[in-house]
Amino acid sequence: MQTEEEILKIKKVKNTAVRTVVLRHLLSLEKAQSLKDIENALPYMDRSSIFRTLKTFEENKVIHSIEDGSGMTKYAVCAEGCNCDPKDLHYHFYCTNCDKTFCLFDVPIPNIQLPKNFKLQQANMVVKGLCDNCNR
Amino acid sequence: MQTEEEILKIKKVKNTAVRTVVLRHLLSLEKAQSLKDIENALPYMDRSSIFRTLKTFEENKVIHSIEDGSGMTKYAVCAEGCNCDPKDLHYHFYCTNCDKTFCLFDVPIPNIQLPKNFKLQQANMVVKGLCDNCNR
DNA sequence: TAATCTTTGCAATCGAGTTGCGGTAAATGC
DNA sequence: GCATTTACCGCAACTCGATTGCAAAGATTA
Ligand SMILES: [Mn+2]
Ligand SMILES: [Mn+2]
Ligand SMILES: [Zn+2]
Ligand SMILES: [Zn+2]
Repeated sequence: MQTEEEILKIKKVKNTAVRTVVLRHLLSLEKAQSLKDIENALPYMDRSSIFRTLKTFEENKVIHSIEDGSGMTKYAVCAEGCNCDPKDLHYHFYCTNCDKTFCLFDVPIPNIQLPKNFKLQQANMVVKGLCDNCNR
Repeated sequence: MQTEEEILKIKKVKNTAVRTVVLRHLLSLEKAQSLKDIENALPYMDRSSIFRTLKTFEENKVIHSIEDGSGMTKYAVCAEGCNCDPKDLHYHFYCTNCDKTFCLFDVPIPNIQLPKNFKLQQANMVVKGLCDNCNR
C-alpha cells in the first residue's frame, strides 16, 4: 500500500496539509465517501477546502467519483496503476440498506459492444442491492 | 407502439391531462429527459406537477430514471413488458459532448458475479463517451 | 526581500429537487 | 342529483449538496 506522499508524488499533486489529511482519511476506509462524510469525519476542516481538494484529486487521477444515486457523489482512491481509462473500469455496489458504496475491483467488466460509431470513454456502473452485512 | 392511454391503463395510473401530456412528450422522444428538459419543452406546465407526475410514473413502472452523472436525473419510458426488475436492466449511454442519454435496449447485460452474500436488486449502468452523431 | 502564484477559510450563492397549502376536479356514497 | 370524500394541480417557499468570490495566509520564484 502506498503512502499519501508517494501517491501525491506519483500523481504530481503538490503535498499540502489539507490534501494529506483528506487522502489519508480516504485511504483508511474501505468504502467510498461523500463530501459530507468527509466533512463529518474531519470537522475541523473547511468544507470548501475539502471540496477543492477532491476536485484536484479527481483531475489528477488520485481518486475517482461515483454517482451511486444516493444524491451525493462519492469518492474512492484509485487503485495503484489506475489511470481512469476504460481499462480501469469497475463496478460499484451501493447497499440500499446501509447506504455504503464499494468498489468491486475483483468483479470483471465484460466488453460492452456499443452501437456503431459510439465511442466509449468512461462509465459509471452502479449495482444496487444488499451488501453481505445487510443481507441476512 | 402503445398509446399513452393504453400504457396508463396497463400500469393502473389514472389518466389526467398533465399525465397524458408528459407521457406523450416522453414517448415522442428517443432520448431520456430531465425534469428541466420537460419543463423547457412544455413551458405552460408547472414544474411541481411535472415532478409529481414523474414520481407517480416511476413508482408505477411507467418510466425509469437514470443517473447519468450530468447532475440531473433523466427519465425514459419503460419498454413494453418492463417491470423494472433486474431482468429489465440495460445500459445507458451518456454523450459527453451533446449531453444526451440513450437507453441501449439492444446491448445485452452480462451476468454480474457479485461477492459472496451480496444481493442484486437494481442497477444504474451508464456508459459515457461520444454518440454516433458527435463521434466524427 | 519583493513580486508572483497557489492554497485555504469563510460567507454567499446556485440550482435541482422537494414540500406545504389552498383551490379545483374527479370519484364515491346516498 | 347533490353532498362528501379523495385525488390532482398550480404557486410559492424551502432544502440541501454543490460551487464560487474574495481576501488572507502560505509557498515559490526572481
Ligand atoms: Mn471505484
Ligand atoms: Mn433506460
Ligand atoms: Zn449494507
Ligand atoms: Zn452526442
